[in-house]
Amino acid sequence: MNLWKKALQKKIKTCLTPLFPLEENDLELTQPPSLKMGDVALPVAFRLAKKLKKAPYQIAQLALSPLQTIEEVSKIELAGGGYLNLFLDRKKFIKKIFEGSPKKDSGAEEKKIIIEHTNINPNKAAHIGHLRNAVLGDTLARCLKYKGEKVEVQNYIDDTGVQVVDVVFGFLELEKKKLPEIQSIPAQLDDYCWDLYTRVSQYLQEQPEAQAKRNIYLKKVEKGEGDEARIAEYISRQIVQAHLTTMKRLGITYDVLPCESSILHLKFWEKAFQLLKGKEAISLAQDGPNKGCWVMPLAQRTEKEKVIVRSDGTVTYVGKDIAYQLWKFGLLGLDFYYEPFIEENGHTIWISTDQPTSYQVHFGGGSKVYNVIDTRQSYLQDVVVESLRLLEYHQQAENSIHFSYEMVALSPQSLKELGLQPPPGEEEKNFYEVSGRRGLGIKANDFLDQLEIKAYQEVNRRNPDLPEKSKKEIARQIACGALRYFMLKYSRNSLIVFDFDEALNFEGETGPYLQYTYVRIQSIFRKLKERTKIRVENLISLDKIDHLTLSTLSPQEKDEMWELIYFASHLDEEVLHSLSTLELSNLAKFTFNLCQKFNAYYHKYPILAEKDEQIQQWRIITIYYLQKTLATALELMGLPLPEKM
RNA sequence: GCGCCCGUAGCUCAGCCGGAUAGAGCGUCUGACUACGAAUCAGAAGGUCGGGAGUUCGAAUCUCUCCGGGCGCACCA
Repeated sequence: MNLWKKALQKKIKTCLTPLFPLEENDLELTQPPSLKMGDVALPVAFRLAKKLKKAPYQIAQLALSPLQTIEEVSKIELAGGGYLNLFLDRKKFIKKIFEGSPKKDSGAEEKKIIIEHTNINPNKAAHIGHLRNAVLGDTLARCLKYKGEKVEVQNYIDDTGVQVVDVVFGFLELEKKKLPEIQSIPAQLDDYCWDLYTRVSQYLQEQPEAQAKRNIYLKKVEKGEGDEARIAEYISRQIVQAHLTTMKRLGITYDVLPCESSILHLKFWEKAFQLLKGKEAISLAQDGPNKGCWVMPLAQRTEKEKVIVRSDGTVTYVGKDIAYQLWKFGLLGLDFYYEPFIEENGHTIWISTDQPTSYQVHFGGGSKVYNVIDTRQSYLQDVVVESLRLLEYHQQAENSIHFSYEMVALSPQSLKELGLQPPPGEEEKNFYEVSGRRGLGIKANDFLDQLEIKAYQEVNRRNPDLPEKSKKEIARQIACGALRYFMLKYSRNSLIVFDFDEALNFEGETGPYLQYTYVRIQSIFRKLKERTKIRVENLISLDKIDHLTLSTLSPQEKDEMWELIYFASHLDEEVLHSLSTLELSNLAKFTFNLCQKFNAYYHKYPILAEKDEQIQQWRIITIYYLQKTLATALELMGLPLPEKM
C-alpha cells in the first residue's frame, strides 16, 4: 500500500515535537480547498491555539521554518488565519509512485478475519435486497485482503429453519408432491419456490390451525428425520446451488458454507448452553411472562431480557447464532466436518456436514468477525455480542462487528412495472419493503438479465463487428459493474428505494461510466502499440522520468496533470478510510471522481496526436498511473475490466 | 411508550471526530463528434443544509427541543 501521507506526517512530527506539546491528533493533515493553495494543509496551529493561548497565525509562523527542511516539501504558505499549506516536490513524488513500495510488512492487524455475508434462506430465489448484502460483504472482503489481512468468507445456510420447512409443507400439503416429483420439476427450483413460498405463507395465515402441522414438520427437519428432512435437504442444497450461481454472475464467492443442520446435529448449541450456564450468562426465569425460559439480561439495551431457550426446551434463533459466533472465534472447542460443495476455477467452496470426512480442512477460529446483516437485526446482533461479554470474552466481543446497512425497498413505480399490487392499506406509501412472504420483490436473476439485455444492445450498437461471444461476455461484465456500483454508491444507512430507471442507467455516476473510462485508456494504449509498436510498459521507467522536466509542460497543463496524479495517489488511503468507517461508498465516490477528472483531462490533452515527445511522455506517464490505479479500485469493488465495450 | 436511523438543489445522494467559497449524479436549458471511443466533455440555472434555541472566534457538522419519516423492541427467523 502506498501511504505517503503517513510518512510525511511522521517527518512533520519529528520537526515540530521540539517546539510544541503535541498530542496524537494535532498533526492531522487535511486538504486545502484548492490545489492552488497547496497540496496538503496542516491545521496544527488551530489545534494548539487554545492550549498555548496564542493566535493560530502566530503559532503557524513558528512552525514555518522547521517544516521547510523536509525534503518532499518544496514550499510552504501560511493561509486562512493559521493553515500551513505545504506544496510537494512534484517530480520526486511522481518518481516515488513508480518506484513501487519496498517490501513492507503485510499490513495485517488480525490473525484471521471472518466475514459472514449473503445468508439467504435456501427456500426461494435471491432478490435485490440480498444482492446489496452480498456486494457489500464481498467488497469488504476484497478491501481487507488488499490491506493484507487473511480473510475467510462464510455464507451461513439456514437449512433447517421455518422458511425451508414452509416450502416443504407447501410441497407435501398444497402440491401433494413427494421427493421424486419435486426432483423432476423442470423449472429452476429457486424460482419455483419463490411462488410456492408466497402461497404457503398466505395459506398459513388464513388457516392458522395448519401451523401446528408445519411445526411438526419443523421438528422432524431439525432432527433430520423422515421424508420431510430429506425433502428439506434436497430443496436447500438445490437452492443454495442456485444462489451460488447467481452470485457467481457478480463475481462473488465463498470459502465455506456452515449449515444450521450441522450446528444442530453436532451439538454446538448444547456446548454453548453449558458455557452460558457455567458463567451464569443466562438464567432460568422463575416467574413473569418468561417463566420457565432461559433468558439473558441485556445491560446495553433498553429491552428487558432475551429468551434464549423456550419453556419447551427448544433453542431460539439467537441461541444458535451465539453458538455459531463462538465457533467463529474458535471458542466452542468443536468443529464441523467439511466436504467440497462446488469447485470452480481452482477454488473450492466447502460445506459443513455432521458426518466425519477424510478432508483435512478447517475453518473458523478468527480473531475478528464481521457479520454483514441489515440494520433491522441490530438488536439480535447486540444480544450475540452481549453473550460474548457475559462469557468474559471481552476481546472477542470488541472484535465482533455488525456491518449493518439499510434495506432495499421498492418504489411505487417499480412495483407497478412488476405488475404487483401494494399490500392492502399501504397504497400511499412512497416505498415498499421487499417481502419474500408476500412475493414482493425483484429476483436477482431477473434483474441481472435485464441489465445484460440492455448492456448487450448498447455494445451491439457501438461494436457491431465484435464476435457474438465477446459481446455477450462484455454485456455480462457491464451488467455486473452496473449492479455492483449501484449497491456500493449509497452510504450504508441510506435506504435504497429501488427504481428501474435509475438502476438501469449507464450514464453519470454508474458502474459502466467507470468501466468506460478504463476502456478508453486501454484503447489509447492499444492504438499506441498499433501505430508505433511501442508498449506502454516499456515507456515507463524511472530512468525515463529522470530525463524529463516538468517545465516542458505549460503551467496550466502541469497543474492539471499534477492534480490527477495527486488525486489518484490517495487510493490506498481511501481504502483504509472506507474500512475504518465501514463506508464502502467512500471508495465508490473516490473512484467515480477519479474517472471524472480523467475524462476531463482526456478531453483537453491529446496523447496519440501530440507531436512533442516530452509532452507526450508526461501524458502517457499520467494516464498509465491512472489506469493502474483505476484497475485496482475497480477490482476492489468487483467491477470487471472490459477491454472494449 | 422505549431504543436506533434519517430529513442538504425539482429528484437521488455526498459532505457530519466543528474550520478556508455547501458538492456530485439525474432532470432542465446552451454548446462540443471529418474521433486518442459522445456510455464523454464544457457551461448555465437551481440551496432559509426540516424549524427553533444553545455551545464556540467559527455550526450542515456538537448539545437540547420541536416537527416530519423509517426501522426495531416475539417462547418468528
